[in-house]
Parts: sequence; C-alpha cells; structure tokens
Amino acid sequence: MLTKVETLLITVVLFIFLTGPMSARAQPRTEVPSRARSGHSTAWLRDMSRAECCMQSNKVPVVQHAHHVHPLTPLITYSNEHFSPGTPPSHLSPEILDPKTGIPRTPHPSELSPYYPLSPGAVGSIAHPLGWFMPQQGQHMYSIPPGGFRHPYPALAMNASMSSLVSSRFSPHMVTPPPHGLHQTGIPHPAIVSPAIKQEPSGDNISPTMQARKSPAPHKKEEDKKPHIKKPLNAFMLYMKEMRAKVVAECTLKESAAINQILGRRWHSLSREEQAKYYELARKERQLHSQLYPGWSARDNYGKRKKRKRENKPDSKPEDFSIRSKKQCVQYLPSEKMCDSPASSHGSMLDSPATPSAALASPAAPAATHSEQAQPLSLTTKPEGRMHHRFPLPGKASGSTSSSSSSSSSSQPSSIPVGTSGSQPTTPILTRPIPFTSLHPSMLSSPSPFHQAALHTHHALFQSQPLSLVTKPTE
DNA sequence: CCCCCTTTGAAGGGT
DNA sequence: ACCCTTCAAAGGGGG
Repeated sequence: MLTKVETLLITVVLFIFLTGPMSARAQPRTEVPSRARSGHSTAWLRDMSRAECCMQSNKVPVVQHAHHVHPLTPLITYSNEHFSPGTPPSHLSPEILDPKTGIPRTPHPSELSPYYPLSPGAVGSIAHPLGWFMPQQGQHMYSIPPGGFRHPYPALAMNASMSSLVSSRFSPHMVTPPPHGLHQTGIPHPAIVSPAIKQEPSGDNISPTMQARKSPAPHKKEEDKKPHIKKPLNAFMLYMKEMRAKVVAECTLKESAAINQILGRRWHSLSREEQAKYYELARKERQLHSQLYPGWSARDNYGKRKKRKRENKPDSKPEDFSIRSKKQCVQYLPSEKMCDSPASSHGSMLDSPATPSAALASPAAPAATHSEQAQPLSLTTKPEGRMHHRFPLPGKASGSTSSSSSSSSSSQPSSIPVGTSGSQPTTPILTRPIPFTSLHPSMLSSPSPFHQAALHTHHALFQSQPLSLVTKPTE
C-alpha cells in the first residue's frame, strides 16, 4: 500500500520522467551490465568509472539531477538539422527564422557566426562566406552554451537569436540572462575574447569591442585594439561544445579533463556521418573565420597562452612522462582502454556500412576525416598513439582534403581506413550493434525535438557501447 | 592567481 | 614530406 507521500513521489517522478529533460530521460540503452572497468584507484578514475556508469545506466540522473540537467541540452544543442547533409538551402533554412518565434531574423553579420567577431572591414566583403550554411550553423553552433545554462558562457552568452529562441520557447527560469547584461545588440563574440591572455601585437583590424576581463595588463589599450581572435573550432571542439553539457549532466562530472576523455571516446564512437557533420561544420567555420580575418594566422595566438607543456616527446619513454610533476597525467581512463577505444572505434568504422558519400562528399568532412577518426590517438599525449599509422590529417590536407575526398569519394570514405584496416585488422572489437545510420538521416534532417531526442538517445546508446567493448581486453 | 589536465583537429614552423 | 608545437573549449585541481 502506498502512502500519500509515496504516491506523490511517484507522481512527481513520473512527471519528471515524462516531461523532464530528455537527456535525463530513460534512454533505451542497450545496457551493459558490467562495467568491468579495471580497478580505478584514484578519485579521478573513480569519477570516470562513475561517469561511464552514468552513461551506461538508466537510473542515472533522472531525478537526481533533474534540477541541474539542463532540459534544453538535447533540444538546443546542435540542432541536427545543421548537420543534415540534406540541409535545405539557406533561403529555406529554418534557422533564419527564429525557430520559435517564427520571426524572420535578419542574418546580421554578427550573427553569422556568433563565434567570430566581425571585422569591420571584413563584414562588408563577406558576401556570403557561407551563405548557404552559415546562418544556420553559425548561430546555433556557438550560441548554445553547452554548459549552458548552468554555467552561462560569458562570451557565448547568447546572441539575439539564441536568447529569443530560448526565452521564447523555454521556460524562463532556465534561461539565464546574459551574464554581463549585454544587450542583444552588444553581442559578445566568443572568438574575440580578450581575456587573461596577453595580447600579442598581431595585425588585425577588429573593432575594439571587448575589453579584457581580467588582464590588468597595462597594455589594455593595445588589447582593445587587437582583440584576441581565437582559432576556429575544429570538429572535435565543436563536438565537445555540444556534448559537454550532456556528459556533465549525465555524469555529474565537472572536471573537463575527465569529460574530455569521455568525449574523446564518444567521438570515436560516432559514425562517419556524424563526424562528417562536425568536420563539415568545422570546415565552414574555418572558412568563415578566414573570411572574417583574412590576415589572421593561428600563429598570432602563439604565446598568448602560457607555454604549454608538451613535454611528451614522442620519443620519450612512457616512463618518462613522470616528468610532469604537477598533476601527474592522471589517466582518467585506463590507458589500455584509451588505446583500445580508438582501435575499436576504428573497427566500428569499418563496420559502418553507411557510405555517407553525401555527407562526405563535402570537401571538408571527407574521407580524410575518416582517416582521422580512425586515427584517434593523439600523438601529443600518447606516445604509443604513434604506433597507429598516421593518416594524412585532413587539416593539412585542407586543400588536399577536398582533393582526396573528391578523388576517393567514389571509393568511399571507407577506403580511407583501408590502409590501416587493411594492413592491420586491429581486431574489429567494436562492432556497432545498432546500425546507427538507420535512424540517423531522418533525425538529422529533422529539427523536431523528437528527432533530436532520438539522436540524443542514439548518442547515449553509443556511449555505452563503446565503453562496454572497451572493457574487452583487446590486448 | 595562474597553469595543468584532457581530448582531437588545425595550422604553422622547422628539418 | 614529415615531425613537432601551439592553440582552440572547459572547469576543477593544484602549486
């Protein structure tokens, strides 16, 4: 017999369950009972395992984190339509209209990509840097703070579209007003952040909008003059931005290092199509960026950040990495897993039936992409990563990407891994149980929250799978 | 207060 | 052509 209280509780839980955040919603995950993670002794590792646990377990945060899981994340993170290969032409693009209000938004240049500040001069010159795509990606891409509403991004804040979108559509209490009380017109551009980083005399002509937040440096003036133009985000960064919130919510983890590891693995578990979308997005971002800041060079930002360690000489023996005294590179994840993950994902890639020729057809996403996906290991941090054959990076091949993609396009992206896979069967440990691609296309092209939810679910599925597989002692 | 950690990708410079 | 380094995000942790 249930007491009133119990009944009430159940009701509440049900309510939350039904109306609550999708991210927290029970997702039909193929449950992997045992997260036979090898012993994690450190707190970090514990967290990690917990994180994985979260990812694999349904009971997660539905209630527990209901308050802090942002219900919007699944909805407002990347709207998948942005990625959809079949994204309608810009003139049809829904994004131009405020999805919620339906009010046609004039794609103010500054909104093309909220991420980049507009260089006064550049703006005009930019007819349609990415006309066919930008209005969509740009906005949403960065407009939605992954950490979102819990930790409103200062710079990301929200641009006009975002705020209107969110505020109009979602309950107000979730929407934190622009932290700095910036007007919607005074959109802070994330890319132009001139934070603590000391400005380096880099030649760029950007309106002195943002003022250094922290740097008390005497050269503020200079800073103002030359705001720090950030690098365009790469595919993975974009992915992280989108997914971080989810992971944080699901796992209650906050340490970025740990989260990033998770994301890294998830990234590898993504299908080609999905990754391709991010690559595509990234490519366009770069395009836009280059158009906005023609003279900008990544090198301009060199030295703005306090020397980055990077002690890991590829040569340095694994043992050597003790060099780092500070916070000794804690392997949030078992090292072997880390290694496997990639390999496994690799395998999955191979398995992946889909020949997202369409998606990959784009110059950026291209096959090259693939190679990278298959080539997960970061050389920088993982010495042994090297062992994996290195595929030509798409980036370098930026030019080549297109070529490669185009050339190999016919041969399908799958060909990329070929080199690797072909030569090294790297035991396709990871076989994707669910033909992810099957549900994908529709979801991608559909802005419907449901689709997105589905996508989210899909993500969730994958999260768990790779992890489970990882546990396999692949060697 | 500042840097580190961690991830992948892009890009630039050096060899 | 290849290798190495730096930076992009992000937020807790540590010195």
